[in-house]
Amino acid sequence: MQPALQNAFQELFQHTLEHKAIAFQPTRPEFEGDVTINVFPFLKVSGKGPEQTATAIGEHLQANVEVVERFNVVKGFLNLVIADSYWHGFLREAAEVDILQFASTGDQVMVEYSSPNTNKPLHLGHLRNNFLGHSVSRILEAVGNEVVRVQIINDRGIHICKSMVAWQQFGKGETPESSGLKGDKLVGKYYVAFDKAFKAEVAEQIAAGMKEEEAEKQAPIMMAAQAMLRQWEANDPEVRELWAKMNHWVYDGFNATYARMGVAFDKVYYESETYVLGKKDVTDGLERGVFYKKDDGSVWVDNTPEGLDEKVLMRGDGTSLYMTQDIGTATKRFEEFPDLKRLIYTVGNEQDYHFKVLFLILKKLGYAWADGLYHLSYGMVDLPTGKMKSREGTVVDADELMEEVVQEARSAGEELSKLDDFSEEEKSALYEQIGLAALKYYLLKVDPKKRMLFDPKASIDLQGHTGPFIQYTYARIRSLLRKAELSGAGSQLSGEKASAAGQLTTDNYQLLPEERTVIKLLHQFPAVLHEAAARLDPSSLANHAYDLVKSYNSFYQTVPILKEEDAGKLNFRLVFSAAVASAVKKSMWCLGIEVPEQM
RNA sequence: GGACUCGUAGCUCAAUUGGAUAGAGCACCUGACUACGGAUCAGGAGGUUUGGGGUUCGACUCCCUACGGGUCCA
Repeated sequence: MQPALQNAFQELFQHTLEHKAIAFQPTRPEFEGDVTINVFPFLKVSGKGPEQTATAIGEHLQANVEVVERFNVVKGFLNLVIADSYWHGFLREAAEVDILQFASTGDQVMVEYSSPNTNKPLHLGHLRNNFLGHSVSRILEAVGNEVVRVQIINDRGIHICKSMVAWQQFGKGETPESSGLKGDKLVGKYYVAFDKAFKAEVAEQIAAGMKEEEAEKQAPIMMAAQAMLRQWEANDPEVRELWAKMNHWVYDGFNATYARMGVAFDKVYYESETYVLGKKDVTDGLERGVFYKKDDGSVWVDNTPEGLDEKVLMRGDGTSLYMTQDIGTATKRFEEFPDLKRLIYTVGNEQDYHFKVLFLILKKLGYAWADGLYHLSYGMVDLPTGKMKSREGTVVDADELMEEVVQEARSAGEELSKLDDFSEEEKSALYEQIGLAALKYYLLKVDPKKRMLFDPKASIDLQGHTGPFIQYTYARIRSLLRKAELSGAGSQLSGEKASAAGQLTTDNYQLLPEERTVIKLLHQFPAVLHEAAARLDPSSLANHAYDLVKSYNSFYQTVPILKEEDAGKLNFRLVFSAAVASAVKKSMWCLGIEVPEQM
């Protein structure tokens, strides 16, 4: 089609049309046609008015391109009608291959996501992060990349020392086993306990006449935490042992949460191992004059030529900062994975500036791979009451939220009671699938870059623009196909593929408008997936899947399938339905959402 | 003080990245042969795209400005 259009321009206007100048768009439903070309941009080339230009191109295409059946012109818009035979060919292909799986690019890509601190359990913000990172990984795989999933856990520093001190002072040896609490919840509990004790101490000192700032500095429990951090850095065996023990409680807790979320990692980095990295890069950069030293011995980079600020990379006493360790971690990763084409950081947009600076520094250090770095920046999740604030106790816990959505799916499912032939285990597994689909879809359907509002009621909704709505359509198609095989209506289906999809038995079937709408959306799917991969944006895929099932449901409601008596039509609709089902399944896979055979 | 970012129906989000009369869901109203699975479908109502200016054949989209949210760097 593109070359044909280029030919048309050559012959009609003696003009070589550039590839990127070509923009096909789907025809709006209120006009006749499948594909539309907007000719306004070409008026200078044609030297004619919009209607004449569009008509000339239309006539040329109709005469020279077989699948262009006819056309119409509305203002500057050329609407082309594509022949049924083209759609048959597409459907035939879709029945045979997975239209959402592409040949390997040979590229290896690393995706970092999650990356929590170990002093608190995972919350709603982590859910958006994890679902996003996981989905982007899947999308990149679907378009042919090899993906390495990693996270870096912030396991050291003052925050975990606070939990440790509080546990020593108030814990009485409590463990996850003794209390029945999840490890991450237990450690989080002592982090809160620390804060409470600290505030009490400060308040006491203020009451005794001390200034607030002074009181905070001298609070005994704070000093204990700082002392513990120094001991940790000095490798004190007892402190290290306690640290390792409590962190492992946390990891057990995190792993349970990840398992329910359905995410996983190929490699885990720990800051306790990476925080010393990066100093060599900084000293190298200093020697090469990329960085400079101030009188107090601190090392800086000057990014003012690039419109940014000056930034400290190492303190005067030689201790490093976040930036230093991020430089080191990046270089380490490219050493470990020398074939890596890209490294994608899934991190909230409050760190936009940090990553801008980090990438610039790595480029200044001369690393060729620095061009493959990307900050997948996403907006924060707000609550109806405003921002999540741990101090005000408004943080939505990830485990509790997942439990809630699954319970909601259960009560809705039991009310409908369509699952009489399910065992209790099967039901539980299904409610798990449905609840998580609701939650994941809710968080993924929004453009990741944008900040979003989390409405608890809407997130557990099972109707409308939701994950379960899509699952329902899938389950209904699968049910239809099972029934077709049982009744013998699908007897023309044979072979392995046939059980799921079947083969088209006819090529001269005239498409109904409802079918045409669906098949066009199906046809767009591969392009949408590539777009999603290029932009690292699952939301476009999520929205398109919704459009597809919505149009399919409309078809389903108005056009008979199993009741159809004409064998050719019946066959077409079954094959067609199967193709929709498998595309939906794959796109949901790309979002990390499972689809049930029955619900 | 400097930088970045967002503002679309009552609410939550879309809009093929500058293209046709700005579309969905929720909520609200009205309908659908007892239905191949109604967790569905068809329809109604709801908009000066925060205000103002500009760029052009064309602006929710780009530029300037005001107002209002949010974030970051010291």
